[in-house]
Amino acid sequence: MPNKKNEDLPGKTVERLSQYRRLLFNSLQEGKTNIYSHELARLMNLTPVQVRRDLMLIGYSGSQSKGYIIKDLVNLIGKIIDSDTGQRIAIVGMGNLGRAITSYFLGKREKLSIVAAFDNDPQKTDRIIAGVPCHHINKLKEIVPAESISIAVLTVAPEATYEVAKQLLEAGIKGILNYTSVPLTVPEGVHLEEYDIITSLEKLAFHVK
Amino acid sequence: MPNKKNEDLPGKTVERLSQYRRLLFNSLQEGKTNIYSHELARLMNLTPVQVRRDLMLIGYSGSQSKGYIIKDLVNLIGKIIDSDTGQRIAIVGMGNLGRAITSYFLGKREKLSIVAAFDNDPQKTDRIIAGVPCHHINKLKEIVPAESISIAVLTVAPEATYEVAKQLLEAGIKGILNYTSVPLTVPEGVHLEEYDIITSLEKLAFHVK
DNA sequence: TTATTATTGTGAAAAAAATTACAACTTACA
DNA sequence: TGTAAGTTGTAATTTTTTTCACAATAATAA
Ligand SMILES: NC(=O)c1ccc[n+]([C@@H]2O[C@H](COP(=O)([O-])OP(=O)(O)OC[C@H]3O[C@@H](n4cnc5c(N)ncnc54)[C@H](O)[C@@H]3O)[C@@H](O)[C@H]2O)c1
Ligand SMILES: NC(=O)c1ccc[n+]([C@@H]2O[C@H](COP(=O)([O-])OP(=O)(O)OC[C@H]3O[C@@H](n4cnc5c(N)ncnc54)[C@H](O)[C@@H]3O)[C@@H](O)[C@H]2O)c1
Repeated sequence: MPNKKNEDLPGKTVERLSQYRRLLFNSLQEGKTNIYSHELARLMNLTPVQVRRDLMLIGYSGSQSKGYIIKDLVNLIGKIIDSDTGQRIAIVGMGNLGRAITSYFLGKREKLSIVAAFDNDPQKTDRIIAGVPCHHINKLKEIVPAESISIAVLTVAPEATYEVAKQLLEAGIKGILNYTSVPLTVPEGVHLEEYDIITSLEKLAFHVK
Repeated sequence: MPNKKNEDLPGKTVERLSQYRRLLFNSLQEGKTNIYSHELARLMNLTPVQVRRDLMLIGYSGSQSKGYIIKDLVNLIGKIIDSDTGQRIAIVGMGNLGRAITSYFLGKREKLSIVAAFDNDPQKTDRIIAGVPCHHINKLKEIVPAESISIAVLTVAPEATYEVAKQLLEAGIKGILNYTSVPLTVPEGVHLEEYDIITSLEKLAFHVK
């Protein structure tokens, strides 16, 4: 098997693969079938060499005349970053942000699906919101394993973060994407990703200054 | 003047400074006055050396006995990443995401303020939403210079992205934080930051797999 | 046929970022 | 007093990421 080990792909490359695929989808829909490294680079705001290097790392080869075949490349990226069986996601905290994320994400990825939401507000529970069934938070430990949910997006009120994260870990969650701006630590084997718009804005403001 | 040149701070350090400050605020509110590098490191999920290294780069010194004085450190970080005069921000596209961001951000930072929003839906314009006046998009070119807005957060519908970005650039914007997942390119001198939750989720999914 | 141009793939170098190793200091207390 | 424990600051090293430089190949046109 001539495939590269995917585990040792540089972290940055993994991030970019996701973005390549998004842009390649667009190009496909515009009717393009092939793309050159410099075209993809321009869309991504990076250099053609970096594109070629990333594709080299995943073992994909293009041709000097036609560049890369978009469909093949999309498929290969899928093989690498998607799991075969697909992964199931829960939104925890169905407020403004939770709803915005859910309706944005809906149906965008074949192998990733938001299958449940949780909240503690009775107004929001036991009904379908933004296309996803919203359960009471006290059913979390039951539903997460039952629905084979491996990833949680955390968008609860800040003061609930710690308690809810604890429950998620006890329920056997494998990855948490934390938007609450309350710092978390997770045990070995669980993956954590955090994002705060204020960090992005302050970084931007620093450079604009 | 013994101050370090701020321009040559590593990009990653700038990002972390913003996060340090957020966590230090929390600690202050809990009544702490001093903090050790290993405590801050734990909150940030990184190593104590890296914390010390970052603080070294901004020229801050602690003491072996008490660690760092939180108040002083917060002030120094402010001196470095905030602009003296403050910077003014517009939200462009007051939908789910625009509102979520606006209400989250409100009043969180002294030197960064969201002073205007824009939309093209008459239901949303000429009134105050989430504490911010929302104008019709066709007033953008007039209001951006009049209000000295230097940074825009782009949360319009995807199909409007390109046109709206063009108007922002013509209005003299200096930084764009783009959430639309439609790729943008900006001229020299304008700063661009992009974020897509799907990239975060796919990265997480890859590691969880 | 033979230059010319445009492209990919990749080794090697450079740059950026993180980690290691440890000197220097401070406090506590035996 | 002396020593053990705990801390900061930083030089040196290692690791990761990006960029440079160029060989190899294909298409095109003189
Ligand atoms: N990282 C970012 O860039 C960013 C941006 C906006 C908001 N936020 C944060 O995201 C979170 C959500 O923001 P929002 O604007 O949607 O707020 P929101 O108040 O609209 O939503 C919070 C939701 O959490 C629910 N909740 C509260 N306690 C709960 C509990 N114990 N168990 C289950 N659900 C519970 C509430 O019922 C509500 O539906 C907040 O913590 C906010 O600070 C982060
Ligand atoms: N990056 C991410 O993680 C992420 C997450 C969620 C949504 N999104 C994207 O962010 C954007 C907003 O998402 P949303 O859920 O708030 O959608 P939404 O439909 O609720 O909001 C879009 C807003 O843009 C306004 N708009 C449309 N055309 C406009 C124009 N020409 N000028 C001014 N305003 C205009 C609409 O009136 C609406 O208020 C979308 O592009 C969506 O794809 C990105």
